[in-house]
Amino acid sequence: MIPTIKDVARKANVSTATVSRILNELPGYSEKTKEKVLKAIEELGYQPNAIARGLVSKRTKTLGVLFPNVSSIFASEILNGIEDTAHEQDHSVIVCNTDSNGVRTMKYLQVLNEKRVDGIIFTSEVLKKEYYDALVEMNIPIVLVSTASYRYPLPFVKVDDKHAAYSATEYLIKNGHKKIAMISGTKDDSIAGTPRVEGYIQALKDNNLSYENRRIVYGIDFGYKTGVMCMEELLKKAPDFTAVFAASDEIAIGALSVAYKEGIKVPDDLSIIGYDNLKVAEMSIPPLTTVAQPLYEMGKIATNMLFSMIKNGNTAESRIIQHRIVERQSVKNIQ
Amino acid sequence: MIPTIKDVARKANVSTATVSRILNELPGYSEKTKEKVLKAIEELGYQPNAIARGLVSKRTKTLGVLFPNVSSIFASEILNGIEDTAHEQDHSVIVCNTDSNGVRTMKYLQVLNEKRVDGIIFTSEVLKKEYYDALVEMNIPIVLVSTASYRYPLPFVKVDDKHAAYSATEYLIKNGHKKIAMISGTKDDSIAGTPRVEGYIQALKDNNLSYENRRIVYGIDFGYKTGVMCMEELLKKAPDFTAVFAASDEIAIGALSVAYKEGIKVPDDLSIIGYDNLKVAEMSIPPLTTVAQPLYEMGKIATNMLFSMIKNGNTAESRIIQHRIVERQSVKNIQ
DNA sequence: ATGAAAGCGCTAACAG
DNA sequence: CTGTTAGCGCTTTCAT
Repeated sequence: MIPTIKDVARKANVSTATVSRILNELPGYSEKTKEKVLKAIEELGYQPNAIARGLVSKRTKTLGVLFPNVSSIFASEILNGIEDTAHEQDHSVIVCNTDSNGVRTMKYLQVLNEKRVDGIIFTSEVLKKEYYDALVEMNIPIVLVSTASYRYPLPFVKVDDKHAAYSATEYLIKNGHKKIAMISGTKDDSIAGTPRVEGYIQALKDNNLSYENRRIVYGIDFGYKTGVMCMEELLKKAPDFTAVFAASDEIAIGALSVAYKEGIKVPDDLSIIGYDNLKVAEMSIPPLTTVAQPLYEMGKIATNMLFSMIKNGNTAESRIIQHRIVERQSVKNIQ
Repeated sequence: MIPTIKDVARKANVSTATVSRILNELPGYSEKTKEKVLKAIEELGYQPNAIARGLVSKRTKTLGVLFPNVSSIFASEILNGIEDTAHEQDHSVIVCNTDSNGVRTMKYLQVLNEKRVDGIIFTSEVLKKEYYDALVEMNIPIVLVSTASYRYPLPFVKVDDKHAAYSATEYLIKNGHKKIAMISGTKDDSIAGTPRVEGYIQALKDNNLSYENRRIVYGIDFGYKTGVMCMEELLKKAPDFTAVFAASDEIAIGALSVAYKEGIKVPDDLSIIGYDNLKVAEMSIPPLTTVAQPLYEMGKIATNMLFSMIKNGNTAESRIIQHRIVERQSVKNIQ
């Protein structure tokens, strides 16, 4: 059988309390007994039962993380940052793949509550009222990543999407482009959808370029296929553009493929700028110029915020993370 | 405060035992009391404490999964399959990012043991003796994914790497290629390294093509940069090949980039076949022909195996998963 | 059909 | 410095 603290105590001729003290580095024992106990632990191959510990201490040293899609490159970079930071602090992370499904999300929230995780990181999705209510009910720290809520007071970690889109568009303008199209992702996404479109329009206006409705096209998500379809649509609808701002790298790469197939040379005939700076951005042909969100970093920051909330019981300040343009080879200066 | 089973019992005027029975759908209560109890649960917003449950039942309904690198596209597709299946069966998954680091891996194994997970999935890495020993010590079901061990009797789920490499090479040969180079990943990897090289060599031999040492080059991993470096090396060392078999899609894409930069047209001047069939394979320019490993599927299969082991207490049969060639546009028939 | 009570393995007063 | 003991929230005999 698996040895318990009792077995250790018996073997070392001390009480379980003493073993517990030694295990938790609490004061109250001599070097001598410590050695005795450590020896017993060693010999028995004893490992404390974290479940029992969790029951009494009410701290499970585990975090819950929700993603709409764990297998997206986007999510996995954030996860990497979260996991690394959690591990540094001796915590585990339970991943939840919500599939952007309300029922499934609620189910996960319930499970995380039942498993008494110490904190939750909610990523990349609009926070619905029912999620918020469930979250509040749980009464544990929450941090939002790559999403935010202006209705509910939860701390978030994200870039300023409008600003980042503005920067991307402006970058194109500075490179001499005047006819700039945009491929947006989901149309009514209040986090990654509308703000980026607004940033794009704002940049055009501020530079006295006319904004034309036909130059912007919407997809159903932020994936590669959306990029392909939207690019085709754009080419059909309004082919007179010299640059396109894609709302994600995957969209940009989809657009790139279409351009390639149509014999349009990037960046000679057409410039493309992406959004995210995923690892694939540097792997594309040509390497993609894009506005970078430091995803790994964002995961780290959010997790550290969560830990500070867990420790101090306070709430953390939201963090707007700086984006930056990563210049590669998909944009040409045409002036 | 968070309501406990006691609160429910009190409110419903029954014992905690009865509440427990109802919660667990065990026999022994009338419809009437069931309703009373359900009502109390509802009103209190009671959610059972999985930690307390785990302590007595010795089942935590959580699985541990170890990856050398969670943020790789490769890993995240497997994770997706695992998570989906676990969720179907009402289990959670704790992800561990070992970084291919022995110390870190051992640490995770310890944590998973302390947290009393019900089973473990170990992926993509050679199983060292110390891991195996720790695993055995834990006395819980284990399944290996995308790796295997011939020294230790653990069930695995993987494709036949040698066979898959053979198929890829043969595909090139059938398309008229005679001078075929190979970019391998890690040299001494007994799982994803050597077997693929062997498959490549075997295919050449079986087709009476000479195997030339200079046509095979090794990297330090299976990543994009390795692809870039190895392709450059290959071009320098032995430029007289018409096709290359890359040991991973990322390597293939790295090779593709170099070809592009050097003005070598794929597939007109050079054919490239990859390995894995990651999502990026269809996003590349041109879309990459590759040998597919059904990663999501493998994650699912492994998880189901794990569940069957957990339930029946037996061990499962290892599964060799069929690979297949996915024809896209990076290979040209030149005969 | 239902309840009382004994733990699961651990921590945390409290006493000494 | 060390031990005793009362839980943490639940499941599970064993009675009734």
